[in-house]
This record gives sequence, structure tokens and C-alpha cells, in this order.
Amino acid sequence: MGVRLYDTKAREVVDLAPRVPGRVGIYVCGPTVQSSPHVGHLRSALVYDLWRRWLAHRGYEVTLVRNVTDIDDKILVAAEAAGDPERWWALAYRVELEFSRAYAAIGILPPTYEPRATASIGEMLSLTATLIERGHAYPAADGSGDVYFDTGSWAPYGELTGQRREDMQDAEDADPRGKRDPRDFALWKGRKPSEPASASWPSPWGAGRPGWHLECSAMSRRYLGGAFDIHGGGLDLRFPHHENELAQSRAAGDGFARHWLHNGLVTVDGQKMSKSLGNSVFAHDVLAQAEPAVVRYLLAAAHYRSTIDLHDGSLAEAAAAVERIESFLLRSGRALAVAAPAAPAALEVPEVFAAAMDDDLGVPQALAVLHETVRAGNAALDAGDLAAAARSRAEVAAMTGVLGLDLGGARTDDAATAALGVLVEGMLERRAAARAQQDYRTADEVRAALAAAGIAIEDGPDATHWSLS
RNA sequence: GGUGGCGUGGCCGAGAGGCGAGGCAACGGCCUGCAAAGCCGUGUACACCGGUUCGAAUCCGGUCGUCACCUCCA
Repeated sequence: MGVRLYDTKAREVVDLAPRVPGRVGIYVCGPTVQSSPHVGHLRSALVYDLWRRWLAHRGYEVTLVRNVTDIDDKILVAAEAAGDPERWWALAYRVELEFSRAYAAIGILPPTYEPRATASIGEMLSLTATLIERGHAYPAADGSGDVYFDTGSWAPYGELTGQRREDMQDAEDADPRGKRDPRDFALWKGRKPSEPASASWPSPWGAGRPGWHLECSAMSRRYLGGAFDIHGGGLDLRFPHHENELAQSRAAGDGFARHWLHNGLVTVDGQKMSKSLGNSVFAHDVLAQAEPAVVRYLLAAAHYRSTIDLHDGSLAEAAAAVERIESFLLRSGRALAVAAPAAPAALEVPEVFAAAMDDDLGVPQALAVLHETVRAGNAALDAGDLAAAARSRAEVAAMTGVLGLDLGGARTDDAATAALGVLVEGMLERRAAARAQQDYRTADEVRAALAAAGIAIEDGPDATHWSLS
């Protein structure tokens, strides 16, 4: 069985059928770099990172394109608020770097390419011209320099989200400008006198800048072709963003995406994060509270299409699960280092794990397999079956590898850690001596002193191990 | 008004007609000087009401609750 995915346009799980066998082109809507990344942004990028890793594991050559929207109303507004409207590009770039750091922190691999909207203005202009030629777009009659997509001219409009044009509630757009119909949307926005000159580009319809939806059509076409395999993005982008992308690309004659993927949102205590509610949980907040692997686990553990609700204890639960896996890796590593059994078989992921991942990226079931393998490995260790333990360990490593869960590698080898090690080992020797003489009072005092310093110890059959808790 | 979700044991979270995923927490046991870690065991869970079926958490109809999108959002 091959890889299957829930196609939000088809509204069912379908077989992945790449246009070119063995190759998959994916376009994902990236962020508008207007303000710091929140966990929702992290989750979205993580979902496609997982898809990409799994497809690559399955032998596909994946081209993942995730754009950066670096010109937009909100960026201009943010720059204005920062008191330096001309330098909107500096703000956009600063925020973009923040996103990159946050992505990297939780092991999200850089996409194959990360195009910025401002670098594809030419493609957007030609796409706009094509749409006008074909009778699907019109320059506004009010002299604003705007160009709008004519939704009424495109019969399938609404096909992605199953809505009929007549049923759509009119946008209470504060500024209908030169639209013929409220449902029409801007391809090109004429420059307003109040806007910085640096935020506009020349066009046949006057100086201006691109509308939001246009960039994705232009960039996916430029890097993946007029027809490609998968288009992804957050569930909240389905309408109007993806609907409009689809309409303009198809109206321009492109086949566009074969499959649509949408990731679920992240809510906080049951509510969507939003600026107006002020309940956003930012990437830097969560990364300050937990190990990167814990954050990655938390955001990956639920199925990619379901909502993740953040609440008190979310991080602690994820941390407990991660520690369980991590401590098996540590424990088995110690046991196998002493008496290395026959080399484990190649790093293959268990079949049930693979089957779960194949089935619309069933990470939750895959994690169940991972945990079962950990349990079996621990049981093997308890029973002294090192060969079985080694096999489990290899499987666990393979699974965490595919999931991008970088565990056990956090051991820092700096001077401070080394010095701490010397001190702790000294104390443990003192404790061992006390225990040998059944002086448990002294032994427990040593343990308590270490615990007070945040160091946990475990007595093994031949040695005591310590770790920072 | 339109469109699409969701409601599973103390919590998180899968599943999608029959054999109780997995994690966390709790309780009992093994191990331990005591712990810790680990292992073994312990749960009459599927919003409500009808229906279909030998059998429904899963299918159908209805009710209630809840969330998202239709305005910028990953």
C-alpha cells in the first residue's frame, strides 16, 4: 500500500498519485512576516516537515516550497506603528529571521526553497495580464490602479470549499474601492499616496503592489510548474485565500494543485489564538519553557488535521512522554555499551509504524508503536535479553529519526558540565561507600543534597547514574 | 444566512460495525536498604434520543453543545 492522504478538495482519503512517478512537489503557504511566530505557525510548518520527511523516507524526491509573504498591508501597518514606514522591509526581514530560528529550534528542516513574494513581482504581473486577457480580471474603473479578479466570470468559484457564490455573505469590506462585486478580490493594489514609495512596483495599471492571493499562484507556478502535486496550508486559509488562488490559477489556464492538504489549528483553552484576544502563545514563550524535542512532540503528537488545544499541563505531558523514550535510549545505550551484542539489523522502522504513517500521516498510531517498542525494549533489558533490547533500540532510533525527534543528543560537553560531572561522581562514590557499610543515613543525605541541586540519581545493578532533572 | 469540523474513561489522544491504540495520572504487585527508573496487573469510555443490524462508539434520522471559515490569520 502506498501513501494515502486526506484531500480537502476531494473530501476523502485518496492515494497519493504524483504527476511524475517518484517525485512530489509541495507548495505550502508560509507566514506573513509581520510579527513574532506563535505555536500555530510552528505547528503548520511542522506538519509539512513531517509529510516531507515521511515521503522522503518512502523514497520520493520531494520539492518543498514554502513562501514568505514579505509585502502586505499588515507589514506596512506594523512598520508604521514602529515609526519607520519606509523600512517595512527591515521589519519583514527581522521577523523572517525569527521564524527561521524558531523552525530550526524544533528541527523543522529548511524547505527546498523559500521564495519571498517581493522577488516574484514580474510573474505576478504577467499572471494578472493573462487574467485580464482571458476576461477574468479587470482594472478598477475608479482610477485607483487596482486590478480585481472577476469572481462572477469563473463558474467554478467556490469549488474548493463547497460554497456557492450566491450564498456567500458579502464581505463587509471597509473599502470596496473599485470592485464590481463585493466578492471580487484584488490581484493588484494601486499605490495610495500615504504608502511608502519603496512598497510599490511599476505595472501597466500604475504603481502598486500585489494582492495577497496572487503571490502563491505566481510562485507555485514559477518553482513547481503550472500543475503540481500538493498544496498545503492552515485550515483557516481555505477560504478565501486558497479558494482565490485556485480560481485565479485555473482561470489563467494552470492545472494547479492535484491534492490539497490542510492542517488543524492550535487553540488556547479552547479558543483560537488571535491578536484581539491577546491569547497568542509565542514560539519563544514555549521554547523558554521546554526542550525543543518536547515542543516538537507536543505539536506532532495529535493527528495533523485535528485541533491542538493548549492548556496547563500540555507541555508537562509531552515532556513525560519524551522522557520515557529518552530514558530508554539512555538506559539501553549504557547496557549495550558494556556488552555489545551482534550488530542490530539495519535501521528499519517497524511495519505497523510505516503503515500508520502511510495512512494519511497517522502520527498518533505511529507514536503508539514507538511507545510499545520502548516498553518491549525495557522489558528485554529487565530480562537481560540484550539482543532483543538492541533490536528495540535500533527501531526506536529509526522511528524517532523519521519523526525528526532529536533525543539524547542534548548532552553538552562544555567545561561546566565536565566539572559538574567530577563533583557528582565524587559524591556518588561517597554514597556508594556509605551504602556498602549500610550507613543509609549518609547515603540518603547525599541523595537529598543532589536532589536539592536538581540532580536525580538511579541505582543500577552495578552503578549509579545521575541526570539533571 | 451559507460552508466545514468536533463531542471517547480523571486528563491528553487514536480508532470507525464484533476482539478495549498509546501516553499521562491513580491504585496493587515485582525489583530496591529506602527510593528512582523499569516491568507486570487494575477501567464495565465513546454528548443525548430514536432507528438499521445477530451485534453500533463506529451506519441512518433527529436533538443538544461546541469550534472554525464566510474580514487579516498557520
